[in-house]
Amino acid sequence: MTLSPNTFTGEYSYSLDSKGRVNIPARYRQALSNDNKNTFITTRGQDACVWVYPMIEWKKIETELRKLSSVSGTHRTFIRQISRSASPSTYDKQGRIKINPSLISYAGLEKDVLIVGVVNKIEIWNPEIEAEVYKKNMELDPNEFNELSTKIVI
Amino acid sequence: MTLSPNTFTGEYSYSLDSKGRVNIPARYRQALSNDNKNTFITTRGQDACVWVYPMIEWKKIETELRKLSSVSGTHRTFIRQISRSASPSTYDKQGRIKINPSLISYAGLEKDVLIVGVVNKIEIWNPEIEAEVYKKNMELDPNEFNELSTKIVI
DNA sequence: TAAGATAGTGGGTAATAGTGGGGAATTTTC
DNA sequence: GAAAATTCCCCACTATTACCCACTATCTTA
Repeated sequence: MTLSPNTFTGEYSYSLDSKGRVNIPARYRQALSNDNKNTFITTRGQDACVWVYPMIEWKKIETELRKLSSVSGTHRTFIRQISRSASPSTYDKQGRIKINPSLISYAGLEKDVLIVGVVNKIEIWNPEIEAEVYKKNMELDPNEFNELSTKIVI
Repeated sequence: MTLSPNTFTGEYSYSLDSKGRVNIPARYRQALSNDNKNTFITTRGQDACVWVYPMIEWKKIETELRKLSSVSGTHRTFIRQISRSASPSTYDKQGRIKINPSLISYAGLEKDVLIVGVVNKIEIWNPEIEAEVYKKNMELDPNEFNELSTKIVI
């Protein structure tokens, strides 16, 4: 059962093969709306991971990019960083997309990868790095977390 | 007899089978409104238990998460932690949903489980753990309940 | 209280999903 | 223009999942 279109939740342990391919979980592919034409955009995450956007979600970001003059310098840098390394990838009959060598090294990916659905996009992690990042973040902002929880989780 | 739709009360002792399935009590299934399409979302509880939301209740959370910006590191971590453990499950002809292995280990579930209706969602507990948590909470916060009485009348 | 209906539990099987690798087509390089 | 390298598409194997059927216990009703 799929929830809203182009929305991804849950996590999976998959593998990156010798040709630089990873499977996109079947559930995520089923959640894709048709206008995505089976295509994702891979790019650098803000954390040490690969971000994978459905094509039409990415297009929204491009639209944001065009409005750049009105937003802050931080936002410009943010969007530029993820935009410059973005490249499209259509999945094959087995449901796999190709990850660029440069993204693989940026995210430190090895054979075992962790795939995490973060609502509007998908993240691909080296599981060890993710665990470290998680630990560090929890130490930094425990209060902000609690605050967000009380507002959002029902 | 059902009260309000998507509202769950009462507790049940059920079992988790070797395939990771638990039955959702018939009364709870009957309380589900049709737009849930027989689907629940399982996720990590704030306590050591599994939270089970009717699909439409979860969508409210999802909508809130979409409003958070990926520019903020804390927000990213928050979204990731909520989203990663959430996965939809439509119940089968026998009324059972599937619980992920990671959730089973998080909540320490074994064969006998305690199912508790907590108004807008359902909790699945290892009965022993629930008893401990209950005991500890009563010892720690005897006044907490008094405070609540100023907020809610029963 | 007996009989039918409903609810919960267990397990088998067909279908689907994930992984690895071969070979044709295309692009790049010398 | 030919050889090398890369990319893309397809096939095959294996593991997992989801669906279905059957049995037992409990509840309901006559």
